[in-house]
Amino acid sequence: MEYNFREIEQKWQQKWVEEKTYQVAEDKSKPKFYVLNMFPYPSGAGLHVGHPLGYIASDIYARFKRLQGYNVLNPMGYDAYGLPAEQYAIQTGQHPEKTTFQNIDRYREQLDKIGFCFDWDREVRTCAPGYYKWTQWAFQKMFGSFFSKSPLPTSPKGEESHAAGKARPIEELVDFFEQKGTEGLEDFGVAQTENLMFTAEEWNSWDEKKKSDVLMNYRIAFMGETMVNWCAGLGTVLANDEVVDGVSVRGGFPVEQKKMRQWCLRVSAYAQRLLDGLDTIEWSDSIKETQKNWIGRSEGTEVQFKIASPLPTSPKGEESHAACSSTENLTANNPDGNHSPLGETEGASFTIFTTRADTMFGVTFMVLAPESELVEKVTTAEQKAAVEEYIKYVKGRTERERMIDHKVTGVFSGSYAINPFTGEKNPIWISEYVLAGYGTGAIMAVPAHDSRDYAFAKHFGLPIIPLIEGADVSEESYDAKEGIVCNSPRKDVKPYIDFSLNGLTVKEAIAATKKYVKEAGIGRVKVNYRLRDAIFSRQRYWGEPFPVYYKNGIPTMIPEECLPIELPEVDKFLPTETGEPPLGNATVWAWDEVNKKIVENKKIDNKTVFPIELYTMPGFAGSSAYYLRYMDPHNDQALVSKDADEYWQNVDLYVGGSEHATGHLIYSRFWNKFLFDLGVSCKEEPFQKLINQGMIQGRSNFVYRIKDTNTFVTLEKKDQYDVTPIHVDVNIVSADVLDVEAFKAWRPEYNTAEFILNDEGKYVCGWAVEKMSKSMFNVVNPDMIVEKFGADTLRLYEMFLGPVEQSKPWDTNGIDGCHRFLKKLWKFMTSPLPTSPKGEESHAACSSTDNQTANNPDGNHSPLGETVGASKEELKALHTLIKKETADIEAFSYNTTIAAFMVCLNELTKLKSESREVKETLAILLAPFCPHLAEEFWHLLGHTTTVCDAPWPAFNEDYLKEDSVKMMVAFNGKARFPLEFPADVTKEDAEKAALENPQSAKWMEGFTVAKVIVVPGKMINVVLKK
RNA sequence: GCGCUUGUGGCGGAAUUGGUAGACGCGCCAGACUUAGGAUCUGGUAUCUCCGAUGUGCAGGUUCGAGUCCUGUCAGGCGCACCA
Repeated sequence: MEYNFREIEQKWQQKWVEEKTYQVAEDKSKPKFYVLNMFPYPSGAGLHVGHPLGYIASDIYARFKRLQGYNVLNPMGYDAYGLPAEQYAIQTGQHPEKTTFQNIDRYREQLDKIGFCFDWDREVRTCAPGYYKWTQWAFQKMFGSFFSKSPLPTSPKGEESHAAGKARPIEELVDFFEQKGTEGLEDFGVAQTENLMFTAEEWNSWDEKKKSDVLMNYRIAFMGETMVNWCAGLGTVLANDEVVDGVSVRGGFPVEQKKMRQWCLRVSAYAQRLLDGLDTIEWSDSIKETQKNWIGRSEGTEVQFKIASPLPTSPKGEESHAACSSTENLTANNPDGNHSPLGETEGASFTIFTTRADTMFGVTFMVLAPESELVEKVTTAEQKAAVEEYIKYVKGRTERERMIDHKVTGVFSGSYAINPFTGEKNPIWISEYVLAGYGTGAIMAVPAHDSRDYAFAKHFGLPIIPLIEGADVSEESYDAKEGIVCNSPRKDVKPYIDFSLNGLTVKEAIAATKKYVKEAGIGRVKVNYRLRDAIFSRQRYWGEPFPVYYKNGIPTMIPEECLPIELPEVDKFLPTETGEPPLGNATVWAWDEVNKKIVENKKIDNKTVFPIELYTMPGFAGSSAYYLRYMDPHNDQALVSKDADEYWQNVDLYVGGSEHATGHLIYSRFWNKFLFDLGVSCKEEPFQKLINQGMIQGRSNFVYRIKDTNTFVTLEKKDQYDVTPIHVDVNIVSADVLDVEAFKAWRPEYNTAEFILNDEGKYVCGWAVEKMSKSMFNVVNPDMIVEKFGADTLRLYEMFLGPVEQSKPWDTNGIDGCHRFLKKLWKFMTSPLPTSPKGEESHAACSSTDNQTANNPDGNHSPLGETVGASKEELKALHTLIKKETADIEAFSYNTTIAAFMVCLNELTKLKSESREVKETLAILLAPFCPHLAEEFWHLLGHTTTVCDAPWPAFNEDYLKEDSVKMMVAFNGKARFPLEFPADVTKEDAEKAALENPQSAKWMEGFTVAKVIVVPGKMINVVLKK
């Protein structure tokens, strides 16, 4: 009987569908386990061998957990909205839904061939109205919420407040404004875009529009005017993680900074909780570090500096310098001082953020970001032209240019700021090296201890004052945060204030300065985060529409009971002629407030019928809470029912690529924390354990064309010519040798090309390991492997390749080894062959063999030889595997599990094992890796139920116990020869035996024994001395 | 520049708390069976000056003993990158 994988796999895949083997329901009698894969974007290229790697790894774990008695949820779905389908639609006119569904069908077909235990009844598609209803719903909830560290006086009493703050209904904030305006609001740590100030009277006097605008400053989902990444090539804005090296990740179009009105999510409000949560989850250090980096918490100090020069509106520029001296009466301790030179009393100072408060005495200049609103205020008349020219230069530089060359540029504003610690007037410069979006958009420059300030000071000839004992700043700045502070204040200068940091360590000096700044009322301790609010709107068609209409300019939520608001039909997917997003092409896209339905645009009267939002949501919207939806995918009353959420809790094991570290994995954590605050999700972190599967790289092949000719040279000779490498399809190269005719057929433009072959008459290709992608022509399709070797071999091989988390090149060389193993296993499990002519009858034999014993090797063997009890050796081999596999699957060390399986099989084959116990156990142990074959074995052993529900074999230590142990005898740590001992040998006996052994004499000659170290069961090390 | 991570045969990779380095597989070599072999089976396979010595990127250290721990250093991969 041959191992006919095609027949077996087809049979079981069909059976699993028929018997709904993988359907799962809440079952309170069993512990739950939730396994999740990052759902795929169904691209037109289909799956390649890299995709299933993570799916197989999680499938094995899911099956293993099920065998251990868990109720396992292992769902799958599609991240179906996205740019490629839309770009394709623009080019071909095909509706993106059509191509998306085609791609989904293709994916499904490919996935089905690999034998995953997905519960397809729970499939979700982000583009399905029943799904995105809840995306829209969550957005509306965010719109209706604000975030504060502690409850407002207007919040309901007795609520449990999260240490780092939580989302609360916006109505609480409105009540607060009605009573107090913004007075005292800062005490509650309300997350906001800008620090607005208004009174209750002002608030109450404002109209709806104004109130709406003000509330946008606080809402978690809000409309904001922000600098966005505008991608003209795609006609849309992009999130930071969708832009790499100044170009779009999708399509590679240039991206520029532009100020636009966009929907945003106040992710920054959750910065601290996103950071804190990392300590509670089992993710790799590298992903946690990446997220910490992205969140970018930095604890520092905000310090106010007063501006010491007249405003540019002062009549004569010439006088501005003279004015400097007249401001010396403004001291740090005199906030009520006469501000007259500055015209207005407000705005006469500005705030900077620093983490190096200890360096206050080394400030020699100040720098503002070019985009800072302060620039206008501090620019003097005489510097106006220079500043304007500089701003123009900065605006002309793209994000990319700024990223690539960090050249030192800047311009003097003409104004000075008074250092509150030294009283010195520090010139205020404007430079692109200071970012508007971080801190306050203004810094104090300490060139001695900051390399960027140092470069700037050197370039513009500004003074550099070292503040740390022994720091040599003649060549470069001393950035380290360690050492003893000096020059603070300088000994030769009369102190300006009664404050000194000299002699303190940097750490102490920072603390002392913070204390002083607070007490003197010139600043405060501040924590800044790099994490920015997420831009949440896109000017595209193929995304979730916003459930928002514009009531006389006020963004208004469509009532919750009317959701979902379905994506309208359009006749083209491009922006309209007036530059509106594609939804501007829709003719039925207006909200009838009275009848609560979507109506034709022409009915818009701005009385009861209003225009609907034309933006759509970004890709991460639909992927942020999908894991909750899988728990209860058909519920149309709630995102997830309380029951389902409480049963499934959160994902126990999440498997996916590390490329989502700063995108999806931040957004979904944020989204889930918000839903947690709402009480929708009972767990604050969505993904308890995260495994990042490595990338399977492809082996790209190249041919070498001599430049400006139509001649190709083989690899060996390529260095003799000036050649251009050209990628070659992986399918027309075998063992590095190109099929020249196939190449010509593949690339007709080279039909007449000449190929210079090597001495053996072959064309040898060059190769490199690269990411698997269509454009490299190195994509290996899993279907081909399944066709040739079967899904079980593919599964086994992908796991045998190496640790799951490690990237590795795809190489088909080893696949034979895995296939061979399964064939050997087949032979072992199905031998001895049936004595009865018909295979069908063999099953009956199972029950009729009870009378046969282990001591009856001559017994009548039924197909799977279940007549014989297992011998001691067999049980030892088997239980070694049970132990190893159980521990290794838990540790995701699948490659070593497979190795152990191979060892066990070799052992059992040698022992000619025919025991039913052994074979049944092997079938179960095989089930996570090769489910088809395991089912077949299970079935051949006479079982009628699925192997998925078999009990995981219990490991019995007794079978591993040996009567004797082998111990290595070593001299000075060098192993020399092994000795056998009874298992219970004492240290003394072992030592004695080792020293007395004749072999030892050779090694001990000329030495005396200094001591002997006996490691029980392992080794006897004799330490020798001359 | 900062952070994370990885360096072991011809190749992919194994090595609980430090305790026989190279499991398992590929490849290669030899043999068996064959009309045949890209089938199957058996044996071998780190290196060298081969009764011995040397070997886990490199240089030190701790230890009776180091792939494993410590210090420094080099190289590759990934992430962040003017974040004050």
